[in-house]
Amino acid sequence: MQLNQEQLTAVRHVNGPLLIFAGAGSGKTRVITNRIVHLIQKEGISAGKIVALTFTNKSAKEMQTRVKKMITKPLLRGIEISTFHSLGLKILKKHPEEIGLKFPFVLQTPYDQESIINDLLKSKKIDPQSYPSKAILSHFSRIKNTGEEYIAKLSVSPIEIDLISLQLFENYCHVLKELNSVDFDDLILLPTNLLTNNKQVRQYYQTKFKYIMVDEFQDTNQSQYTFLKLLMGNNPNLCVVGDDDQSIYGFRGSNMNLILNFEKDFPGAKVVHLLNNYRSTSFIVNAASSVIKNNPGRREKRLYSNINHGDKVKYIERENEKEEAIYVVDTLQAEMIKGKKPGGKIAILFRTNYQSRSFEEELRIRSIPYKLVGGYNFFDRKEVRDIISYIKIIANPKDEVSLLRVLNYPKRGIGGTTISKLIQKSIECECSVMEILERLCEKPEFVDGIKKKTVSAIYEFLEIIHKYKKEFFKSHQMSSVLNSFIKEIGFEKEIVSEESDEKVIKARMNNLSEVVNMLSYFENELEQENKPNLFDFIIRLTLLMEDIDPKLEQEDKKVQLMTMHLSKGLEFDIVFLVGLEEGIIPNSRVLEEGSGVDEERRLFYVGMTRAKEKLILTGAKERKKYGETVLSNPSRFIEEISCQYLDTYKIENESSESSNIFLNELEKLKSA
DNA sequence: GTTGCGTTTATTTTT
DNA sequence: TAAACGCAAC
Repeated sequence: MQLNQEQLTAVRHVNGPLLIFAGAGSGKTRVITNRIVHLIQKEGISAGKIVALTFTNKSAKEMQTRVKKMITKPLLRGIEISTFHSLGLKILKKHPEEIGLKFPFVLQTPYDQESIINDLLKSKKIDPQSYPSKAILSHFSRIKNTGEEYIAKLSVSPIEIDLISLQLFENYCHVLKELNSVDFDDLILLPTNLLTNNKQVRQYYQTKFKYIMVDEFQDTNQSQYTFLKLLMGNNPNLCVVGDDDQSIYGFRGSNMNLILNFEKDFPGAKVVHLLNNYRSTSFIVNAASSVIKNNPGRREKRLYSNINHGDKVKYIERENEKEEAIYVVDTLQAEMIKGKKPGGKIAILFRTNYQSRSFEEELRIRSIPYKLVGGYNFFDRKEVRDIISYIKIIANPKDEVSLLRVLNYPKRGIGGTTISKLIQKSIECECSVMEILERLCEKPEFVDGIKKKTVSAIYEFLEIIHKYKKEFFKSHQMSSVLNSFIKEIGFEKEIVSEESDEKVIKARMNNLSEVVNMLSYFENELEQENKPNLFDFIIRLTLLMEDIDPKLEQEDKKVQLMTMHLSKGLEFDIVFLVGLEEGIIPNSRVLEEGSGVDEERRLFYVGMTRAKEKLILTGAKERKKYGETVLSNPSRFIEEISCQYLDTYKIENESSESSNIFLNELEKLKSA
């Protein structure tokens, strides 16, 4: 496929700021990758001067593979195609001392963050009921993502929880530093501070990167923007690609105004509009446009499609969520059998994760393979977090959170009373719990009131940690060391005692092997370049934990289930948008905020524009909530769809027609 | 220290 | 509805 006129203009633009408004399905990634190739091949710019930033590891990887297909490897030497966070990490790794870190520092997961907060709450005797750690954490995140502005706002209208957060914030930062660790937001914030305060480092990066590109620019938050500007310095070759209509991460601090005000911020910026949608039928594009045009303050764009109009968008209403699921699965099953659609080209998209359940059940009843993307991922499983905790302790004995997690898992008789004594002692002595354990083994009377039996349990625990620490550093095959560690520490016995179902035991043990596989994959990948080590593996794991399943590409037979948020950037032949009711989308909790509806409308728009051929919208008249049946009304967004592109099937006016067509079809196929 | 039972509470989206 | 939590008995 050739590039169109606008795409070519964007690709060929070399110097000076460039703003690309890229509507849904308009070939945005193609433009970026082609522009990279153009800069290198036609303009002779060295790849080492180019940096392309994305928000997810997945899209970074996608961009890398696409560029690699177009250009030979030597020409790509030194190019930086990564996420904001990975680039931040790279910078931190290069200059740890400048910001008060020692080299192998630790990246805290959200789980770790939460337990740090909980510990703080406990030590300050603050009731965790009225100040949930999650809420506090999201405030911390906002502080780090927006900088002083937030604190200034606070002093004007302080809410109670904000004050508590602010008090705890300093403590929290202190704990992170104690543990020689950083959190996710620090990966942007600390490099930004470094570049601001250190002229030498700043000049280094400003000379290194001359051509900067940012994908999904509408998702950028203030701190990322500051970071970008520091990387650029006076060099104006910044190219940003985005679509204000697809800005759906406001709750995470992303600021749509950054793209809307780009021209003001960079006077003389070249602006390109990509409006030709190559993905969806014209009915789908027009239906989506008729919804999004209701948003105030957006940049007016007329997206169009030259693809045949195809079927109208359907809206189907059912009695309850069970009936809704039956309809959806009936229909998609018919498409799979009759239309020979592979499951991977069909998606069910919902607003909130818990909505997946009714669909999963219905799919499972009929043994249709499906893939639930995101939600509860691999790293949320207990055994996986346990083994990772062990790896972390071995790498970093100061990692309190991980240590306490597994000190008595598998159970070895070190209970709550002992643990609180140990923590108490570590606070008294101002040293880590691990040190207390060490000293306790040398001198059992070091901590009073601990039984002999407990001490010997701790001794055995330490022995095994020491032994494997040595092995990991000595060995050239860490994965096999990890394997014997899993055997020796007694995971299997513990899991067997917890589960009665043979299959579940196997599955959980398999998850552990999966971590071993990851380590072995990691070792093989790195072997030629650097000697692999545990620290880098942990950082890799932590980054991976925050990403959706990287194996997604291989799941081409499975029906895809995910939230509308996660669907951004993807496309499917057939899309079901489900649970379209007031209160779900727009979400009732969001409605209380001022501009909440607009973001919900954009989310709905993102969902609609994922569909290439068929778009089916469904809703239920009542559904169970907390085990109680609640009535609901159709989402206001349904009405906003221009009726020339929409067919509505409400329960009253269709009783036999549409559902029976599919059912009959199914019966025929089954008997045949 | 562990187990088991009854009570409570949660569902917005995630790099 | 189902998981998570807290308390009391073993």
